[in-house]
Amino acid sequence: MQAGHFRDQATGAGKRERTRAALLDATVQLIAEKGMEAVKINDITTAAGMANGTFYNYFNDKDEVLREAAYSVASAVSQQLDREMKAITDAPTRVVRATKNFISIILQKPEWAFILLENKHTLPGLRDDVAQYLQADIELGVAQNKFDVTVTPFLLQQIIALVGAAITIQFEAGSNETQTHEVCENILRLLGFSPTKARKQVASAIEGDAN
Amino acid sequence: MQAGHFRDQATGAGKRERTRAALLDATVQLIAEKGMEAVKINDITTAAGMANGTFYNYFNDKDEVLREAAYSVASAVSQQLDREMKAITDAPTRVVRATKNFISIILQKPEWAFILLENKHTLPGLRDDVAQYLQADIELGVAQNKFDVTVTPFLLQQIIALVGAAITIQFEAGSNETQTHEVCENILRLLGFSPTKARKQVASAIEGDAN
Amino acid sequence: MQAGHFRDQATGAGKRERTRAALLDATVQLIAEKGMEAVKINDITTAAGMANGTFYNYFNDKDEVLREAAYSVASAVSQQLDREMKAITDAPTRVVRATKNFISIILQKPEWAFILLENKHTLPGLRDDVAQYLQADIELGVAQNKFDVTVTPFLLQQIIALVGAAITIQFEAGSNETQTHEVCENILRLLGFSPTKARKQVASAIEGDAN
Amino acid sequence: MQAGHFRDQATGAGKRERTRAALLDATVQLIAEKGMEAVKINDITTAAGMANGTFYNYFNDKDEVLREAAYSVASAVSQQLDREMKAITDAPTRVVRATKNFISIILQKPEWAFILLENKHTLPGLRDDVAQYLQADIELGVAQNKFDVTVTPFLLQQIIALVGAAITIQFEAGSNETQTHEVCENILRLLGFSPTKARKQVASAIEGDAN
DNA sequence: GATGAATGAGTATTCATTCAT
DNA sequence: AATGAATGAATACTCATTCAT
Repeated sequence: MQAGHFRDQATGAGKRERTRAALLDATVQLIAEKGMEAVKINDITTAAGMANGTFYNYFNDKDEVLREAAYSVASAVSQQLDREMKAITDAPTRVVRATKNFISIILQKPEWAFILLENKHTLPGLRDDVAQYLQADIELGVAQNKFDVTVTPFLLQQIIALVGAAITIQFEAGSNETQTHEVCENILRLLGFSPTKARKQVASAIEGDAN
Repeated sequence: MQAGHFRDQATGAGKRERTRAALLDATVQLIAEKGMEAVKINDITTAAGMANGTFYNYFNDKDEVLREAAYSVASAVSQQLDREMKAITDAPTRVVRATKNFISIILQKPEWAFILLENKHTLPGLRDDVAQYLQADIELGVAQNKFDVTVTPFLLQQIIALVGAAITIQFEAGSNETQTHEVCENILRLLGFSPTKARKQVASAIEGDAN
Repeated sequence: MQAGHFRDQATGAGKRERTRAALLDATVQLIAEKGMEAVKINDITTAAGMANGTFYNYFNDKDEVLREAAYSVASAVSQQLDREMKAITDAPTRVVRATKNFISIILQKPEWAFILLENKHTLPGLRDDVAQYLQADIELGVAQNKFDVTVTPFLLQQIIALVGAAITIQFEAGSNETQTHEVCENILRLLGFSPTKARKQVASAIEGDAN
Repeated sequence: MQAGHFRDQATGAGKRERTRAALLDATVQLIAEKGMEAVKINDITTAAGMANGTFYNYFNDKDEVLREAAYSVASAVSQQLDREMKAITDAPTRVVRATKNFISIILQKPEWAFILLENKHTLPGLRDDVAQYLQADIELGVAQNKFDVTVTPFLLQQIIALVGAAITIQFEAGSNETQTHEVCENILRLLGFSPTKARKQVASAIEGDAN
């Protein structure tokens, strides 16, 4: 029986919740190690230290764990991001900080990165959550006269694609602060900033960040 | 026995070539319908109108067809794109036209779209081909003093991500000329164009296009 | 569900052991009927009265059962032989008795005979076990000044070949006590006995045997 | 198209014979390389330089080639042995020389060794041929008052087993003249010779041999 | 006779899921 | 609730054999 994010969350909860959390942790871990389609029920239960039959007392089928694992990760990321963004009001700063924090959160938990990347297409919930979040910030920036764009779902997806590509590359080639700054600049360019202004904005936005 | 791109190419060739082409066509079709990992050898041979064993007279194993199917599609797209880009010398125009043509070629053959999207990560050849192509055009633009960027692999992947996202969306929601124009503008913004100049450049580049 | 040597051994053991034993019994039986290479997993499970997939809860692959079946038989024979040879100290008597008992054990379980004969070349363990056993007895005889030979691996294999041929013939044409006596005499001749002494020695050695 | 024993034999014969011989040669070669059960029709025709369908113009099925290949080898060995034994009249000398020559012929064509050893059990013809040959020599020796045995099929098989074991060992561990002498001595011991006489007899029999 | 494309029955192996204990 | 043995449908791959050209 190993430690794990969800299991830690469930400490103190009933036994049922703890067992369930252990299965989810095992699932997340295995997805990170071998990819979604290579995860077997037996691997999950073995990793969680129980008999294979036990699995079906907690999930109806394999799809269900996979979906819940992905959802849990997404919502954990989302909560952490919320916490770190509360006090910021300037839209460009919000966009830059959110991007930087998002990338950093994900790269610190490689097993989360994998799930999120694998599910970009599959998991509509995640994509939409992120999009809503982003949409609010961009609309704010438009209202503040900082961004020269029309806010469309298409635009949001374009920006998400930039972030996704950056994560993929850093996930494969290792974390890289310069690249993180570049995505931020690129996003600002997409939003209408000139190269020079984008660079300055990124610099100042990051200056004020503890991370 | 159905028609199909590769089978058409092989008309007149020997029987061996024709059968092989039929298997490839069936494979491409099935990938488009159900995704790579859901393709079964039996499906392929059934779709191609032959016995299951015949498959193995032409391919060593499942991986081999999948790889060849992806490769064939990529190279068909690449050839068509080359043909259409020959005479253009202005870098921004090249970038816009290539983007537009690429999207249009792929959306005309939805079964190709799927393969290309599924293999973005898997098929290193394709991604690198596209990247090289793009790199040449961007370096040209830098030399022509049109783009304000440093050319890095990271930048290329960012641009490819924009195009990939656009294709994905149009593949799901239907072809959309406005969105195609927007990707082009976004790419130019990334390359240092102001919103206004980007819009004008796209308009003029596309004006001269027959498609 | 049939009786069988290993299943009998496993009576009273856990269910897991009993199922495993049933699979081994079925395997041994099938090898005897059709030879090693003709044994199919489906035959084994059907003969053992279970579903095909059950096999893989107990063995990793076909090779593993075949190897274990052969090994189990060899070790069963070996144990039985040990039990029957304990008290004998005179080397020529040991050689004669061991030969006779070995042949008799094997011919009483025809399914064992087949496995042992088929694996003479494949199963190095068995051949070496028998050889070591034999070597000890022959060296004893040399020390007792009863045998006129130099003990070499080659000599041991020659003697084993005599026993193997005798078993093969009796396996095909039926058990035959005269032939068993003849092999024993032949072995003694190989070890330097004259025809007359060999005959007497065999007669006296066998006289004292209960079997 | 390669050279090969049977193909050489068939030089000058009709085309049909030559093609057939080429297939047999290929078969023998492949058996030697990978064992009987691993030989595939496609391998045979490829090795013989023809299309797979051609095979069935010459043989009814796979078993037929395998059988004929084994038979051809056996009869080639037999012919060569006959040639070398003609002039010898003393029975013990015949036995020793035949054994030595047999072993030497087989070890010189490793591909033949393999076939002969693999078919010891399967190919009744071969075993019986050798047995008849041997029987004649031993009966001669009994008539010459040189051997102290009763001639039975069982005895013949015992002797053949000794030779077979010697070939197997030398095939695996390399040709070894001492071991060849030892088999000969062992055979003479079986036939009633004392250790000393056996040794002398072998020495004198081999002295007169060109090989 | 020669060819080689096509065939399809046969087999090992995997794994989600069920269910009696 | 937990267990873990049993299940069997699903699937890739092999290869002797056939037969139209």
